[in-house]
Amino acid sequence: MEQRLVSLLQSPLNLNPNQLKQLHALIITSQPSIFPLFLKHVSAPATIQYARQIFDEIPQPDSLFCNSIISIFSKLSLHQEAIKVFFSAHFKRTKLAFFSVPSILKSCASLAASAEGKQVHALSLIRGFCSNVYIQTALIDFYSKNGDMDAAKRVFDEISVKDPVPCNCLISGYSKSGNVLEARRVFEMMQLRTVASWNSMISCYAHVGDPIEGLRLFERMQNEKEKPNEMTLVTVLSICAKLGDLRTGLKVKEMVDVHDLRTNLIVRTAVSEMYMKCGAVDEARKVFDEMSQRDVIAWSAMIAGYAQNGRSNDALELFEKMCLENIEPNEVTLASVLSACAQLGSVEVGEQIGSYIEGRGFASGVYVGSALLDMYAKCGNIKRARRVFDNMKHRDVVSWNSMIGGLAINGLADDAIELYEKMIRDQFKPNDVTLIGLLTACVHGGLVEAGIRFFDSMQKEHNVTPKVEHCACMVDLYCRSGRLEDAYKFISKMETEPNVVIWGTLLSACRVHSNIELAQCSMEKLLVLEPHNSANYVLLSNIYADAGRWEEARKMRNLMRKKDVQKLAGYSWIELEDTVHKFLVGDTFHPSSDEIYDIVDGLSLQLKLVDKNSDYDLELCEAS
DNA sequence: TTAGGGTTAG
Repeated sequence: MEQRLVSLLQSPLNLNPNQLKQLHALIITSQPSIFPLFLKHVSAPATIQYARQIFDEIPQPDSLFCNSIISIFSKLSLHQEAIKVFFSAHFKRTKLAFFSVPSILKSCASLAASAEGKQVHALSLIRGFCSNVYIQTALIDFYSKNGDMDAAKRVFDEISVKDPVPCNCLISGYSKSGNVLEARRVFEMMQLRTVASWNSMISCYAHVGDPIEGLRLFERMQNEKEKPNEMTLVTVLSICAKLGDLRTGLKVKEMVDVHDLRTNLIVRTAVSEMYMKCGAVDEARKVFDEMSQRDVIAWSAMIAGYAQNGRSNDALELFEKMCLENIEPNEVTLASVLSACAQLGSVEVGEQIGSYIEGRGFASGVYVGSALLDMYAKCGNIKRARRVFDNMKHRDVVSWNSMIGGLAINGLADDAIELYEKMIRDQFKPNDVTLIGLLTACVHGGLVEAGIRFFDSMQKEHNVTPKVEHCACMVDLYCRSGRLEDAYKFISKMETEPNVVIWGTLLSACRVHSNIELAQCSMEKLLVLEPHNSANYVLLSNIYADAGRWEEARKMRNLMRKKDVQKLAGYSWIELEDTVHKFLVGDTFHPSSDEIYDIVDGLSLQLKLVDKNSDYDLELCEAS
């Protein structure tokens, strides 16, 4: 009987839970001495929970059994379970086994279980395991993932012979904590580098905001005859995407083809992404369409690319296709879809997707929440935007910016300012985008003094350097309230070079406020900056005409002709049930022209009657 | 030990 059982247990068994129980009972009742042999079978991934039950019942399990349970839990990413078993074994006075240490440290690293990991380190020291490179490497990894690079470095310094693996581990730790200098120091010190060393170092530069240095390193890697693998190429492709460097991107794509990595899903996604970010949207789509399999990341990347390139309709179409193929969208997908909806400003589509997202409870995350409230605000539903904002569990600077900007573009200047003040009280640091929203609010509300105050506080109080966009807001602010001289003074004192937006703003304000002198001055600049924009010539010509200075108006028209500037017609268009209707000012070609004008007249009458704020419920603004 | 996708403004 014993012999038969032993030989049975020595062969590979694939037992279902019932058979397992029967065998277990048989062994316990007839041959308890061969129980350890049985444990070997029970601690397999498929039967790990059963092993766990047995483990709980044994007063002092042997360390081999403990080790296999821990390593299986760890491999299955059931880190919490692995840690529980480890400490439970410790309290049952089972001695820590050498081979358990890397697994348990991996679990502690994954969960950022700092205290537990340190205890494992202490136990390893007591058992004298810490002079082993395997365990030292696991410790470096653990401390790195916990963000304690000093501890990681201390362990590293203890290693006598520096194999590539612990070095790579340390590089990747420095890389994740953004310490590119230390990472590079370790990298340069290595006698023998592996592909992983290069990859970690290159991706470090990619993430730390120095992609150019990443490319240089990639070049050096080739000079030193180190063969890149798919991870290298993916990283370098993402650098090219970031830089919008199509030339290098295409070279890397060639390497993908040469190394026959075309079928790798991640590589293909990276190639498609590279095209996308370099503006080659249709090439990206081609790569995407030719992929034999696509995961949610591939779909999301493509949808995001469409949204970022202003091709909202394509983004939404692709999203629909994705749903039809039963790929479950995640937060990343939805954030991009919302951005596409926001660009369209279509209330109908927006409400539909918005309800879908809120219904599934996706609205409280930072990315989706911000994108959702931005979309509602852009579609004019400011109440719903505010509700999303108030219900968000966590907010970051983008959430605040989206809400402040949303209130601003909906004409609710006071609410925008109030929210900004709350943002400051809540200790959030505003950035340049926040100030754009805030200044926009002042422009829409005609709040000149407030705008000046906020502009002055940018650098002084928040250490945000005004960009040309902020200056454009200020110029707009002065201009709209008729303070053209102040606008001009402001422009003269600007630290950045004024651009066409700024001079253009001043020029159009000059028509409204009949200021010929400043108009001429703006035009002088605009003739240099954008000599082919017909709008400027027409504007100045009209300013002269308004003042009865016909001769100069005519000269302007002649200058336009001389420079061969074409006047572009400003068409408006609207899409209704797959048909695009195009209109020119005053045109009467549309078959329903009369009705259309009736409705337009009605609308403008209504707009004049409606008080700008009456539709907004102020109670909702009470910050949560 | 190393790899791909996201929100705001202009």
